[in-house]
Parts: sequence; structure tokens; C-alpha cells
Amino acid sequence: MARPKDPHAKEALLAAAVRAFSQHGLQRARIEDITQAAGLSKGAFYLHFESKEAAFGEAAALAMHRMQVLLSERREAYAALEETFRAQLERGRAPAEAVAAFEAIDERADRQTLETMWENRHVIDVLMRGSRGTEFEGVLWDFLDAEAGRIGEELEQRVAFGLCRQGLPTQVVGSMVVGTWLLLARSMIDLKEKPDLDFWVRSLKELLSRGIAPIPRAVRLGTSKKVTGRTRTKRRAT
Amino acid sequence: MARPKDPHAKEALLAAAVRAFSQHGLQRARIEDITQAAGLSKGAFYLHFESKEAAFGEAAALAMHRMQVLLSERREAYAALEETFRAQLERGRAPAEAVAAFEAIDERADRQTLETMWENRHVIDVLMRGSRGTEFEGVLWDFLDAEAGRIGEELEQRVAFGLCRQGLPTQVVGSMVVGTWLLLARSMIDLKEKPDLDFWVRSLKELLSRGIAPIPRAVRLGTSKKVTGRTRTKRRAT
DNA sequence: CGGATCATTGAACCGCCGGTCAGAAACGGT
DNA sequence: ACCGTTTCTGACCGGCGGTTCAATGATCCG
Repeated sequence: MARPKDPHAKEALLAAAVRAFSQHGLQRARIEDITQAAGLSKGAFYLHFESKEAAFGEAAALAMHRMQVLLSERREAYAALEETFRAQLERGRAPAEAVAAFEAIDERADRQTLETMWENRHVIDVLMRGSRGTEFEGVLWDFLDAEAGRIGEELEQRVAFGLCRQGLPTQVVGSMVVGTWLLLARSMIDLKEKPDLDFWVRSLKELLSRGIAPIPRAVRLGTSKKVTGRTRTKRRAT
Repeated sequence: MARPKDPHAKEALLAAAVRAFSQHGLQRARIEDITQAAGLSKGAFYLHFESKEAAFGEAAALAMHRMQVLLSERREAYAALEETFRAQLERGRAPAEAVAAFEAIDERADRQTLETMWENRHVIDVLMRGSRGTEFEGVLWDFLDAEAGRIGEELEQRVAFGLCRQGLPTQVVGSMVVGTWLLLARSMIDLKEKPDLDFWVRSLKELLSRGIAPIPRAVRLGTSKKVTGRTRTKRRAT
């Protein structure tokens, strides 16, 4: 009884806090700016959070949890599919549908990941560039390292299945994929409205699987338009 | 006359400063730690630098200058080669040597870039993660954005030359390459000794040009070992 | 050696927030 | 309207660390 607390205060504060942290970094963002942006007094902040770090901790934990959930789903989907794939391999050849199934999972999981990255882009920004010297400084990077490793392993699995070329530097591929996502997350930060994430997913998938080199002459796969490709040159445009 | 200043003081300070900045971020690194590490007193720092930021400014300017120099060299090399390539195209077909020349420049420039990144990895680390809220917070990222754009343009050039597939999402490729480098730079930071940069350069070149998909059956290029490739599947292992 | 001239030192200064808490304000019940 | 209760406020405290500068001590010159 007596003076119920403002039900929107905490979320308003957290939203303002994340905005401030993203803009100035965890260290430089000032409590007073945050509370002012949320239309509250400085002291109000401490009614809801233990400290500045603790406030960001909530936001960070939530965002990382979401990423972890997506990651688990992805793993499970892969595991299930790999099992059926293995079973199919034992009695003869694996059907083309299985291949398509892998692709579908990749695309779906990638899209979800990008979507979640978009929704949590400000938290990611802080974890990436604005948390040096705090307890969070390693959170994102550890996650990315683990992801790069996981991708490398998954890739090895696919090589074993004959779904990817042999002799790939799998760990390098992991770094490549993760690095690309990282830069993508960064570029999201100062975007006003959501970009065409699907375009990104499809482009990256296509690039990763086929590369940028001209299509070799001998391949019969359709869409051989007016490709001017001359030699079997592989290109690099760094 | 009278008490010449310690000739190694400034470089010792700057080295210690960069180490401290890299470890704790520009904001959190303490002057006293820096001077102590350099075996000098707190006040000595201000005999050589206007302020903490100014000190990092020197280190950052140097590192970025080196990157810019490499970039100019790369641009010049491309421009020269593109000109001769164009000339060769006019009178008939471009020889395979020209293609190899492009590759050689790519590789050489990539290796130099990676080398310079390695040498300046601690400064890069600060620019990447430890300069939020300072005047340097955008330096690296602006550079990377520009690089991604440049790569996209160069790629369009190559597509026009028939050296790359048509219809590539050139800007996405730019982000991909730059993102990969970024993560690579990051991974260098806690390495004790220089990794095999050449391996990285070659791997990335190969991946970017050919992708990870199995080699299509119909291609006749040598080395078709015991490739178990089954279908013309393109893979993605995110 | 004595004094002039600097480089160097480190205690002291000072501004800046993070965090606190005594009071003010807002509500619900009566 | 008044009281008890809980929320909210914002002036204040304290520590931290960047920066300063009077004092110290090298070094050189005559």
C-alpha cells in the first residue's frame, strides 16, 4: 500500500542506460544522463540496480542468453539432421533432400541469429567496444572464439559427409564467418532501420560456398547467362 | 647544456603506455602505472606528452599512417596493373600472366597488411576496443568502412574484367574480407609469437575465391584425389 | 669547485562522477 | 483531512586519477 512504484521505471531506465552505454561506453556513460533521459532522478537508478555495472549486467545477460538459446537450437537441429544423414548413408546414398535440409537449417538459424543481433545491437556494441576494463570485457569475444571453434568443427563434420571440399582450413573458415558477422553487427549500430537481413544471409551463404571466382567453364548447372569468365582464375580483392 | 634529457625516456614511456592502454583501455590505464613500468616518475610523463590522449595519439597516428602507406601502395599497384590489363584486352585476349600478376599483388599486399597489423596489434587493440569515449573511437572503424568500400569497388573492376563472377554482392564481399581481418587482428592480441601469416593469407585467398563447396564433378583441373564430393551442394557451416 | 641551467620528481591540487541517505512527496486507508 | 507507509529526490560525500609545479638534483661550464 501507499505509493506504488512506477511500473515502467525500470524498463525505461534500462533502455536509457543501454542507449547511453552504447553511445559513450560503459565507463563514460553518466548515471545522471541516464536517469535524466528516463525522466527520473539520479537516486532512482539505485532503486532498481545495484550499480552501473549491474544494470548493464542485466542487459548483457539477457542478450547473451538469447544468443545462447539460438545456438542450442542450431546445435540440436544439426545433431538431429546429422544422425538421419548418417543413417541414410548406411543404406545407400543420401538423397538430395538431406542436402537441402542442411541448407534450410543453416539459413533459418543464420536469419534468426542476425535478427537477434539486430534487436540487441546496442548491447552488442557495448560488449564489443565499450566494456574495456569492466567485468564484461571478454564476454562477447569469448563467445565469438567459441563460435569460431564450433563452426570449424561443424565444418569438419560436413567435410566427412562429403558436403564440403576436403583439406579446408576449418578454423580459418570459423574466423571468417564470425569476423563477417562481427563487422555486420558493427555496421548495424548506426543504422536507423533494419536492413535486409535476408539479403545478407543469402549473400554470405552463397559467397562462402562458391567464392567469388568465375564459374568454371565445364560446369553444367543452369544460369550460365553471358558469363564472360575467361580462365579458371580465382580472385581475391582485398 | 646541463643535464641532457634521457634519450630513451620517450620511447620507453610510449611503449609502456601502449602496453597499458592495450591491457586496460585508454580510459582505465593509469599514468602512474605507465611511468612506473618505464622506470620514471609520474610527472615525467608530462615532459614528453601533452596528455594521456596525446600520447596515444602519437602511437595511433603512426600505426594508421603505416596502414595508409600500405593502402596507397596497393592502390597504385592495382591501378598500374589494371591499365596494362586493359591495354592487353584491346589487342586481343589478356594473357594468363596478367591474371597471375593480379594474384601476386593481392598476396604481397595482403601479407604486408597482416605483417603491419601484427606489428601494431596493440595499438589496433586500443582503437578497436579501448578507445570508446575518446577522440579516437571512430578512427579504426572509419578506416575499416572505407576499406570495405574500396574492396567492393576493386571487385567491381575485376568483375568487369571477367576475373570474378558476375552479380556478386560486392559490398558484402567487402564487409566479409574486412570482418575477417578484424577478427584476425583481435586473435593476434593475446598471441605470444607471430603466427603463420602466410598460411592465413593463402587460406583466405583460397576460401574467398573458391568457397567451401565440393569441387563440381565436371571440372578437369588436376588434383582430383579421392574427393568424395557427392552432389553439387554448396555448404554453409555457420 | 660554484653557480647556472635544465631535467626530473612526487606531493598536492582539483574536477568528476559513482554512490548514499535524510528529507520531500505521493499514495491508500480510514 | 490525516496518518502511516513506501517511493523518489537531489544535495552531499569520498575516492580516484589526471595534471601541475615548487623543490630536488644532475650536468655542464668557467
